[in-house]
Amino acid sequence: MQEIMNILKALSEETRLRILKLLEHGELCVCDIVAALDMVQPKVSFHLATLKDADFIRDRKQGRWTHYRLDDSDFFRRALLLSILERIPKEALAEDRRRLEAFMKDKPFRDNVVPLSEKKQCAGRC
Amino acid sequence: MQEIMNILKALSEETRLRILKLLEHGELCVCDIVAALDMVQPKVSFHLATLKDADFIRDRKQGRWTHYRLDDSDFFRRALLLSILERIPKEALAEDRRRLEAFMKDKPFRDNVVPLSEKKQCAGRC
DNA sequence: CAATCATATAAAAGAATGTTTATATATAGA
DNA sequence: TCTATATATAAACATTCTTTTATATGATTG
Repeated sequence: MQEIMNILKALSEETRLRILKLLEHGELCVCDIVAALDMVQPKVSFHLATLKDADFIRDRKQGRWTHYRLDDSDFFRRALLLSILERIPKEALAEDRRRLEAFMKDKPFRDNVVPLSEKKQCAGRC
Repeated sequence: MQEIMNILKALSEETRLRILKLLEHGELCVCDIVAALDMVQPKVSFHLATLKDADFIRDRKQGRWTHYRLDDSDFFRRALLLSILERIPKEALAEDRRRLEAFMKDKPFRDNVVPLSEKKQCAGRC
C-alpha cells in the first residue's frame, strides 16, 4: 500500500507532471528544467527529489551538473506514466518546451543525452 | 491539464483508495463504508464527495440512504483505477472487508446492488 | 587557493488538504 | 406533527505539502 501511495502522490502535482513531460524527450540537467519551467532552482530541486524518491527518475552527476532522466526500469511506473502524460493536452505544456528550446539554443553542447566530453555543457546563463 | 490533475489528486489519498476498493465489489451506502473503514461519518462523506467530484463514483439516493458505486462510464478512469487497485496487496485491506461483512450480516436486506423494495435497508446500527 | 558556478538542503512561511465537532437537512415512521 | 435516522455541510483545527529565502556543498576555473 505504501508503495502505490508514494507513486500516486508523486504524480498528483502539476509541476512534477510538467517535469516528467519534459524528460520524455530525454535527459536534462537541473538548469534546463529551471529554464523550461521558469521557476526558482530550489523549487525544481525539491520536486526532482520527490520524483526520484518515488523512482520515476534517476540522476547522473557529472562535474557540477546533475542530469535527470526517466527511470524506465519498472514496467508499472512506465506504463502508468505513459498513459497519464499522453492525456495532457499538447498546448498545455507548449510554453515549457518553447522555453527549453530557447535555452538550449545558447548552450555550447546540445547532446546531453549521452555521456559527454570534458568540455562545459551549460551556457553562461546556467 | 486540470482534469488529469483532478483525477490524480483524487487517487492520491489512502482513505479514498480504500473506499474505491470496497466499491469494486458493488454498491454500498455511506453507513456500510463508515462501518468498513471504522471512521466517523463526516470524514467518509468528505472523501466520497471528493471521489464524486472527480467522477470516480456516482450516487443514488433512496429514502434516507445514499448509495455509492463506481462510475464506469469513462474508460480512462476505469482502466487507471483497475491497474492501481490490483496493485494493492490483498492483506492490506482485508480488515476493511472483514468489518464490512460483519456489518452486512446484521442487515435485513443484503442485495443493495439492485433497486430495492420499500422495506428498510440498514440495520439498527446504521 | 580564491572565486564562481550548479545543485542540494534547511528553516521558515504559506497554502492546501484532511479531520473533528457541531449542526443542518431531508426522509421515514410513530 | 414529533422523533429518530442517514447523510451532508460548515467552521475550527490539525496536518501535510509546497514555496521561498538563505546557506551549504562540491566541482571547476582562473
